[in-house]
Amino acid sequence: MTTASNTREKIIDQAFKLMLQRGLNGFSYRDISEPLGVKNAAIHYHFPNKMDLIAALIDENHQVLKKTTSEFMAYGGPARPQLEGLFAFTMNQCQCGRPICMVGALAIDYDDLSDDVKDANDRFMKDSIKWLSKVLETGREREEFTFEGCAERKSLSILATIQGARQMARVHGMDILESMFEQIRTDLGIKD
Amino acid sequence: MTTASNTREKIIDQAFKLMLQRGLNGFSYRDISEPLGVKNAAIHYHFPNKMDLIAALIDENHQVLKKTTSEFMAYGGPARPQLEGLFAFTMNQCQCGRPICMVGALAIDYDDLSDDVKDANDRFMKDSIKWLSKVLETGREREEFTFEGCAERKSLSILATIQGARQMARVHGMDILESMFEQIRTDLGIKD
DNA sequence: CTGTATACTTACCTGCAAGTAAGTAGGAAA
DNA sequence: TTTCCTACTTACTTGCAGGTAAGTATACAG
Repeated sequence: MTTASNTREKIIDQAFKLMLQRGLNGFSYRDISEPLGVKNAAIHYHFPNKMDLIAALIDENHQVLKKTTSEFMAYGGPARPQLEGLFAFTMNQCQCGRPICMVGALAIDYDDLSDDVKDANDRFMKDSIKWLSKVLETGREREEFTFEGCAERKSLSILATIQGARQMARVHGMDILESMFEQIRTDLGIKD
Repeated sequence: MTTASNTREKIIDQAFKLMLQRGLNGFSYRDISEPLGVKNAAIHYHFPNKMDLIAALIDENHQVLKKTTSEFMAYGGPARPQLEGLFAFTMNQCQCGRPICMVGALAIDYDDLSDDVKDANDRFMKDSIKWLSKVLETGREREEFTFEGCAERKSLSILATIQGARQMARVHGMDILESMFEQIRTDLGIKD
């Protein structure tokens, strides 16, 4: 079959959504297979066990963000649009039914994760921190942002804030997300 | 039996720990009953179903934090020790095998929650925000802290940061927690 | 037109999760 | 001393979870 029966991609899409809505232990194979009109065994065919699936989801997540951040990067020099790109990406994810982020979803089930998955997650976080650190550093040099201390630490704290905010938004509504972005801007000395 | 067979409290203790390690869907009745040397049905006796248990856990969490914050309050005027109390409390929780916070644990399983549990969680968050807002406002008036914008928004962002940081700490080790506290201090203009 | 690889389905298995109903041990009250 | 209440245990039930083995439809290669 060279026919593009994109079942694999559909499974990843559906599982990705479920993962970011309910976490690793919050969904089952049935929750994936039923809406897709396939059988559970079809999932096992593509991903022998659940950890294989999760590993694929982390890769997917990594690639999506990489693609998106490379779009921010295309803006060129200014740091501000890149930061705004991160906010927009976050907001967009939440609006697309992905209220929590991958790192947050995995943190809770951390003990269950295979080493492969842990490593993939770790790489993803390191990549994110690296990217944001650079944005912040650039922004400070260009005098777009003002903040005290080390850029890496600051970037970690911003990522932590966004991660926490996404979870809080679930309880308090999405409005607080924009409010948190505004606070991050304020803390970076951005006035507009 | 007036004898203090504190099974109920033991169940809450164990479930509380499990909840903050693995989340709502990450532990079973067996994980509670086995280490306690009782049967699953003993849990059902005290908490007819899982939501009743969870509701009790939120109450427990609320009371623990209330007790702890009232101890901070006893410091009297200065805001700084109260903020430090929050940091110490967080650090202590993590060191006692409770890596993630209740709000974070529930956010992932939010769709599963009963209305009662959602309400309890909501009250808890509102209480926390109220307390921290007051601390921040006091601190700003006393010129212990400097920050721009509304105290409530700032308090929300600090709570979000701590929540996110606890989850990240799971991946990157507990050291980043102290580092995040330091960043929060820096962002509040605290130098020492 | 035969063989082989891909992408599944059918039909199963094991195990555990939550939950229930009925029984029981041991005070406390009458 | 019986009776009742509390705090359980024993012995189930139902249902779904993840996972497997064997069969099948289709395409393409030679």
